[in-house]
Amino acid sequence: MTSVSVPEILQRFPLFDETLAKFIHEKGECKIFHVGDVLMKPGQFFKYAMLIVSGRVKLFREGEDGEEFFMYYLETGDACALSMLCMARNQSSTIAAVASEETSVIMIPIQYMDMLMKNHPTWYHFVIETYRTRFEELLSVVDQIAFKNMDERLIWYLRRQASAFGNKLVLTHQQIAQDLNSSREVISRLLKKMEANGIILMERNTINWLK
Amino acid sequence: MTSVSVPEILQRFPLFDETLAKFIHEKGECKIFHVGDVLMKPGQFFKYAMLIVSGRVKLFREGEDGEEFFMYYLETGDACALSMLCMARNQSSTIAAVASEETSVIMIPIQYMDMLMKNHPTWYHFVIETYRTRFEELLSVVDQIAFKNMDERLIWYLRRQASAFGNKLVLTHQQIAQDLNSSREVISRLLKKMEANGIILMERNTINWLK
DNA sequence: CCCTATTTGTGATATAAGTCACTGTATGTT
DNA sequence: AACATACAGTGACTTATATCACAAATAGGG
Repeated sequence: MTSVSVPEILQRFPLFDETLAKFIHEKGECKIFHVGDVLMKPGQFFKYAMLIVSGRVKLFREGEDGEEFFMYYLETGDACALSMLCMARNQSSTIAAVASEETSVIMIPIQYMDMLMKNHPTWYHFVIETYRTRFEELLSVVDQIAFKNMDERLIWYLRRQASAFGNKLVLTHQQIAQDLNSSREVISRLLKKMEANGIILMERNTINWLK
Repeated sequence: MTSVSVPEILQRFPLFDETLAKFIHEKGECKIFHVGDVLMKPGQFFKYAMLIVSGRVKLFREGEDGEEFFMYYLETGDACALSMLCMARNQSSTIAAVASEETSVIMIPIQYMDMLMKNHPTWYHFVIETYRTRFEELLSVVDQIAFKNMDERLIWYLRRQASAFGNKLVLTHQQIAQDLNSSREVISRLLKKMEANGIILMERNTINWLK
């Protein structure tokens, strides 16, 4: 079981103070996930709070018959809000998390949560900030699906992908359709329009975001 | 400026301890909102954390050109998660809250938040629980609009209304359409099907939820 | 280089939902 | 009773999206 060094913890999580970093260094287990590895899946109980040291994790909701719906990415310095709301709770449908890059994660056993909150103000601020960020992100997701058509949602989606992975997006139309819970043909047609409008440039397996 | 008594605070918010209740009794301002009064609106800054002592508040998202989208109700014992994530933050589009009954609210000035979190474990547990609940509620909302058709969403909506207000729902089709960001005709037609299926019984201005 | 699997393009059609235009039906007011 | 107003019902039509059935293009392995 490797462990992340105190300086690296402080670098990745600037809100933490030294004693907190030391504690996490001591008690946190570091785990590496490879592309496609599952960090969480619906119906699972939490045993750890998860902090992302490096890499990227894709969070998505699963529908009753296997549909998917992309929500957001967690990246360096983020934490999984749900893993912190842990408290067991076994909801039939919850969230799935899959590594979309090689990702290293600090796993802090649940049993320390209350103590951390009580004794480490910087931890508590970090947790609050985590909730706030995720909450706002979720609200944006609601806005998109409640008020926007697929063309606008697609643009929003690609913009977010580009800000995570850069302007050269390695994605098939099929994958995009899956993330938006739409169908490939619809996405293909909308992409063609976007290309005609000079927003993107398509190649096989990749979309170049021009903007 | 009236104030809520310590026993009543303890009764409405069972997670609180006595000293916390006393503090809130001292520093919290009690305010009454009448039906239709606006508690929060998009673009507004927060000066208080809001605790619902009695009544009911409707939270909804507003679209760019005035569309609405119902999210959830806050009722006795709930708190407004957003008012607690306050931290200023002026997002262009945020959430709106309107009293749907006569509602009494304890308003706790922001300046006490950090102290409460640090010194009152029962407050901190309450806040975490508030986040968790709202987060899950939001996830359910996402599920509905991401994966379900209007007929299923309508049923879900009516079920939630019924569990808040009882089985006799005083609602026009127009209001429902607004909450679901749909149109009256669509809702009317779906309701007729539901009535044919024996799920509801319609009268003018009211829908009787049979179940 | 050929073969195959994957990805993408495209027309035809189906379905859900939104819009328009109008009618009918209660309800309350003067 | 006559009227105005809000609410509800309904057919015709439009639009967005989904689905189906292919064809074409591309990449990679043997």
